Amino acid sequence: MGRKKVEIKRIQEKSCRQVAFCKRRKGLLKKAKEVSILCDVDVAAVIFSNSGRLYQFSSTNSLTGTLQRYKSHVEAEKEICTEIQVTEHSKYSSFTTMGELLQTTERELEETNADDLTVTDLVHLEKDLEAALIQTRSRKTHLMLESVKGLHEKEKLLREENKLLEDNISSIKKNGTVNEMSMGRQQRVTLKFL
Amino acid sequence: MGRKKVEIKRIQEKSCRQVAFCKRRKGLLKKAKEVSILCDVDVAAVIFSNSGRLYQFSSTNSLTGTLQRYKSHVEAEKEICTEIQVTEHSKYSSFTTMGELLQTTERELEETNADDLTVTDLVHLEKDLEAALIQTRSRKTHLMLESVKGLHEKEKLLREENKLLEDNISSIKKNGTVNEMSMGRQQRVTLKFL
DNA sequence: TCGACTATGTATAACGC
DNA sequence: TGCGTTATACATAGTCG
Repeated sequence: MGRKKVEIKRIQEKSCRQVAFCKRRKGLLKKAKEVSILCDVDVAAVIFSNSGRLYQFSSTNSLTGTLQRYKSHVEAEKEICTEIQVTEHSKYSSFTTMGELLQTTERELEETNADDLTVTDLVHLEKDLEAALIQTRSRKTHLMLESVKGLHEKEKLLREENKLLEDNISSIKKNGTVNEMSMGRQQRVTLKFL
Repeated sequence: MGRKKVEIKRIQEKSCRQVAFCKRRKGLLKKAKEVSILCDVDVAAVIFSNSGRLYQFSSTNSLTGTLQRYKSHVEAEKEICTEIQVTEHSKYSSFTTMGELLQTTERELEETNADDLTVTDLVHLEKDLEAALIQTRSRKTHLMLESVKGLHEKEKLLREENKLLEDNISSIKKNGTVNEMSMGRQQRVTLKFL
């Protein structure tokens, strides 16, 4: 549907792929919405960009009736959301602990027969998981912010050192001699963060 | 896309609706597949006909486990429930932007007492908010990681430049002259990232 | 990188069996 | 009811700014 017929295979050029993704994603979600309205059916679509962003459409227009179906439907969807979140985060190699945490949780949930869990049990479990999640997330953000802060500091010092070295060279060019005082200062800066 | 422009609203004529569903369903799943291949992203789409049948597409790229699980869950559900449900449209199902969603949410939570929002409304609202939260969080992590990556790159270049400046000074000290070639190199590095 | 444009390929509404 | 055909609306690939 464009100037040229396109073969359906991965677009090699990254920028083209990105543009196509933007357009087609929009188109897909629009179509999903149209079908759901025109034909009065239940449609859900989720798309993950490989930069980790989530796009979705969902028409939940035919729930109700039996409470059971309603519940299981919502739970299924919730499950997806949770797992998606986990998968996204565990993509990044430096946060393997989070993946491990979730693996353990998943195992535990699988070992338990769903029927044996009462609502009360599940409420407790949910609370525990939420607490663990919040803690993990908080720690992650903290570490990342620390990292960024440290890197900014490093950058500042390196620029400072650079400036001094350049001044040094300038003065050498002008005077024809090495300015020892300036060198001394520059070396103190270097030692400070290495 | 046919002989006539169609307004996007429920098709009244049942047979027309059925035909449209058949065609558009096929089209939607095809498009979903195309996006996933062309743009190399993860896509999942599920459609329930209102006669209880399930149609779906899923590209199991890095979400294999999740989608597999989703599939089986939904299929199990399908077996149990073949009943058709009464239509009940969610106020919250089609927000185009998160801002819109949040504004509406705030307004409604402020001006209503709990009695005006049904459980169904709240479940939908919860779902939409969760999706927005996940997206925001994912974006945050992505941006932070990008930032860290950029800073590491900067650091590397600054160190490189520094090294060259130091070499330059060393050679000046040794030879008593400015090494022009070395200066040239150093300046190229500087330009590269400023 | 981003949006707007436009030529062109696709999807599909209506129709006919 | 479902499939094939056709005319038309729509989506979008390539392009320009």
